[in-house]
Order: sequence, then C-alpha cells, then structure tokens
Amino acid sequence: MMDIEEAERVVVAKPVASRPTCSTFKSFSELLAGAINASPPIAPSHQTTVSAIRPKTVRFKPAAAMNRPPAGSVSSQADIFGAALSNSSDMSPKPDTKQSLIYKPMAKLVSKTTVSLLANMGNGSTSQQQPRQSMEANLQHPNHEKFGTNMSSSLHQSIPRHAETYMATESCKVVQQNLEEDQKALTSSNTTNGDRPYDDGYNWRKYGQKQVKGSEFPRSYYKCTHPNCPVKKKVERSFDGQIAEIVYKGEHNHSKPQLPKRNTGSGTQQGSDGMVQDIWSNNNQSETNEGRIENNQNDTTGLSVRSAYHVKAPQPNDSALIGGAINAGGGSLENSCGLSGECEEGSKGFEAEEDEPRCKRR
DNA sequence: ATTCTTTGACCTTGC
DNA sequence: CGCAAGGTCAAAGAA
Repeated sequence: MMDIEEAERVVVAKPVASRPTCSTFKSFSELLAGAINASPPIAPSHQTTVSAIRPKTVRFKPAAAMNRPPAGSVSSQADIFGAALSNSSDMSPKPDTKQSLIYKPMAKLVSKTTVSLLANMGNGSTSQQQPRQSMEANLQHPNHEKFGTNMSSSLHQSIPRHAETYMATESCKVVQQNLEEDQKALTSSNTTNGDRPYDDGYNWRKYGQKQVKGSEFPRSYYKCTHPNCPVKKKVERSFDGQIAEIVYKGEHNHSKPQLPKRNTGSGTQQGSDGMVQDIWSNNNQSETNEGRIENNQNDTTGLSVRSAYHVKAPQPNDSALIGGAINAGGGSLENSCGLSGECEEGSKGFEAEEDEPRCKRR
C-alpha cells in the first residue's frame, strides 16, 4: 500500500474493508428482489481476503477449453482486492505494472440441481423457492442455454470438489461482490444496451476491436475518456451481448463522473451511476478504481452473479507472482486462492452460487 | 457540427 | 530472428 506509484499504483483493493457483508448483500438482493430473489445471503463472516494475483490474462474459454484453465487464470474477486492490497506492497517493485482486473461474467446458468441445492441449503426461506423457479425460467432463456449450459456442465465437471471447500469462504466473498456488481449491473443494466460496455461509472471510449484467437468473441478496447486517465479496459462480448470478459488495466486517477457523462443523450449508461456509484464511492472513494465491473448481463436473466476478477500483473513472471507474490504480498494471503488453480476453477464456476449456501451454513 | 463507433493497418510483445 | 497474436492508431462513417 505504501508504495503507491503515482500513475500506476497497484490496484488498490477498494471495497474490501467497507464492503457490505453478506448480510448487506442480502439487503441488496432484497432490493432487487425480482431478479435476484434467489441470491441467498452469504455468510457474514468472511475474512478479509487477500488474493492471488494473476499476472496474465487468462482466457476463460467458454465451452471447449473449460477443462483446464490455465493456472491462476481465474481468481475470486476477493482475490483481486486482496491482490490489490498485497500488490501494493509486493508488486510495487514494478512501477510500470499496470494492474488489470479481469472480470468474467459468464453467462450464468443455474441448473435446477443447483437451484434446488440452494433451496435446500439456503436458509432458505421457503419463500425463496418460488422466486428461484422463476429464475430458472429466466435462465432457460435461449441465450443462456447456449452459452450457459455448456459452461455449467463443464464447469461442474471440472471443478474439483475439494476446491469448493477451499473456496467456500472465498466464494462467499466472491459471491458478495458478484452480487453487488450484479446489482449494479442490474441497476444500470438497461443502460447498457448492447453496444456499451458495462458502465462502471466512468466514461469510456472505444478505440479498437479485435477478434482474439482464443475466444470466439471479439474483444473491444476501451479507454477512459477522462483527460489524464490511463485506464483501459478490454471487453469481450458474447453473441448475446453478454460480457464474457472484462479486463481493466490501470487505475483511474480521477473519481467517477457523477453526472451523466458527456452529453450523449442516448442515455448512456450512466444513469445508474448515481446509486451504484455511491455504494462504490464509499468504498472506492476518490480512488475509483477499477475494481468494479458491472455485469449486466442481460436483463433477461438478471442474474449473472458469477464473475471472476483477476488482477493482472503486468509482469510476465506469472509463476513468481503466483507462487511467491501472492503469498508474499500479503504475507498472509489468505488468499486465497492461493491455490491458484483451484481458485480459478472455483471462480469460474458456479462455485459461487453453490458456495453461497455453504457460507450460510458456516 | 460534434462526438463516438467502426475497422483496417501498423506497432509491440512474446514465443 | 522471424512469426504470430495482441494492442493501438487513426481515417472514415454514422448518429
């Protein structure tokens, strides 16, 4: 934390401390009731996590390559934040490092089993079940089916059970964040109509698009329009317009624009800023940061809770970062995911969802 | 007229 | 050193 490099400081984990606890989430979910009814509250007790930072962006392959994600590709959001924290200390060595967060909201599909699971596990107020069913219905949405089914199935398979256990706590965190984000997303969702990247409250200008080899989706490149802000982000969208991955690079050196950005009358996304931002702003405060990503995935599902954040270290030495850095950084690192691999899987997967209940249990 | 998106070309980076 | 892929630039077009 200390070494904050001016321009490129390590990603600061923002919200961690002040982050609303699961319980808080619950409230959120309540607010969102309709869409997110199912989202179960998460165990309140989660420790601050520190997490592993993944230097490289790893792609989350939707269907085919799901089996073995590259190590460390996905980490929980918590990780990110943690990473950020730890980063500050450890990663500092590399001044130019640009931090990047990767957000991969996958199309989320919740299988019935999962739902039922949640229902059972969840403290569940029985009342929730109905909503869930509705959710299922939503989930059934064609778009998701396409993308989600594959994902889900593969994910479940690929994810080791033990990993889940490890991740349980983390997952809670993750879930929380995801939920938050989702919520934000939800709030802002309408704004993001296909074209726009999810708004995180900042103004972005698209400066490029490319078809990346590993993924079937085109990757769009955005820059923060703020004058001196170096932040960039890469967004991959699925056919549906859902975001497959978001990678933030750098850190905003300014606060979010509170008002509707630019004049774009189109109502750009920002409408939501107000509310959502406040939430974040508290946490983020002036910092701003990238940490947040919103996923709005579609309104259709309204649920995409799952997302993975990565902190991408600019450095190529992943191994070092992963192994050492991670731990080293925080020292404690609880991180998570220390188990890089597992984390990845977990994050990708539905772990979050499944874990939620677990969290409650605990 | 202004701003933003699109898109092909060019540059950079990693293997 | 060469190649491939990723990332950025900038002109052109659209809103």
